[in-house]
Amino acid sequence: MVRPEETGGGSAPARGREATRARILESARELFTNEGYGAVSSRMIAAHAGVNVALINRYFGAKRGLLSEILREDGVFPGLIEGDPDTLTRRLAEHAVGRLYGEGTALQRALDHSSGDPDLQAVYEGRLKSAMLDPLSAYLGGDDAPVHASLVAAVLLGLTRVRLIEGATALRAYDRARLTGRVQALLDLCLADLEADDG
Amino acid sequence: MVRPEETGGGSAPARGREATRARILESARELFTNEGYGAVSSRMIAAHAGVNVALINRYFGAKRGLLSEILREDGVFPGLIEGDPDTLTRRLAEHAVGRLYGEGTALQRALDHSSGDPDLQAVYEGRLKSAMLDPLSAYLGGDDAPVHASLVAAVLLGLTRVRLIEGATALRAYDRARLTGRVQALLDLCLADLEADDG
DNA sequence: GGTATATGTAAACGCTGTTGACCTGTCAAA
DNA sequence: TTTGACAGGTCAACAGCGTTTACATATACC
Repeated sequence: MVRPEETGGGSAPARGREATRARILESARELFTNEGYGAVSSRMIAAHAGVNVALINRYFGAKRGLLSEILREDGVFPGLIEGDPDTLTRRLAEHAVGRLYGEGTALQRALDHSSGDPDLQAVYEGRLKSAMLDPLSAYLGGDDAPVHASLVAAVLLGLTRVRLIEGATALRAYDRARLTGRVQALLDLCLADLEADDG
Repeated sequence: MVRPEETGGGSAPARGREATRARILESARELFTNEGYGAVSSRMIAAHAGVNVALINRYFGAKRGLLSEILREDGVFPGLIEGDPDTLTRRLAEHAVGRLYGEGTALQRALDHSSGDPDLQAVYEGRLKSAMLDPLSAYLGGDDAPVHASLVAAVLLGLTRVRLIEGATALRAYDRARLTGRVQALLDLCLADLEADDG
């Protein structure tokens, strides 16, 4: 099976499943990165890729499928969980605070900015558990690990949410190092075993 | 100026600016409560109110205006901030945990469930600061009050977010009283002055 | 060569929020 | 009483969305 996409060196866009799929995916990634998710329509992606609109649904099921595929390839969450357990909360705190300052990949920033979209929420919903809660829970271990992981996720997601909603001006006006310290303290408390008061 | 809306006792829906406005608003509130925001279209609201679609935009500017008006009337956040300062975090924690268990008004629950919608986010964006961050900040007092308020907001919003995204099954499987205690501890830490390590 | 099968295209579907042109009933002034 | 103004309401359309269906075409195999 010789695919034609490697035979033609002409100016016409390559045909063939893989080439077309890749072209759509690349266009979507670029547009999502520059414009956000909700601001980019299926037709815009198709036009940018030089491809018919229907092919998006043919190859990715729906616009949402494009997003899902991109996040699958790039990974929703960077590999913060692996590493020295003693500095886990430090790493998470630094990452979360960094996000407040607009750090992270361009795609991450773009998606943070349009994270209100129901599609995005649905895709995250499918990935957060498998990409964050479960690994974190397994990493922590113990009976209360799922609770600890959920609380950590709550703090991290909440910081993103505050940034989304009010720009986190108050937090960014604070000293960054101290803010990081405070967040880390919160995360440590999320992970603490509080059996003392219950016995 | 005798308005006709109080003269007719017949079966025809009352006309007149105020009556129509109220009917649209009431229909929107009911539908939003039962179906969520995104699932309800302008035409559905108009049909339910027995009114032409165009009147929604005439009286409320846009669909978003309806939501904004409803939230303005009902108040986005209940009066949790007022009261004994010593039990503030307790009240907030109980409220937040209660939300995890599906408590709160029907409208609150419905809007929580469709909080991904960009319209909803925009309206919240306009209200969160004035209805939560600013009062809380003023209530707390002190130089770091804005930071404390933002952190509190982050924890509260994060819990909502976790519930949205994974149903908060892990948190609800935990003992409710202990969960409330943990959340309160987090909130207390948000409000704590951590000047010790800095001098 | 003939034919099945992938690949791409064009046009529509049903829906959305929103708007502009048009009626219509009521009220005030002439 | 006639006229005009105007608020209130209706209708049909607009432009856009994501998605789908029917069709054309190019490729690969027998």
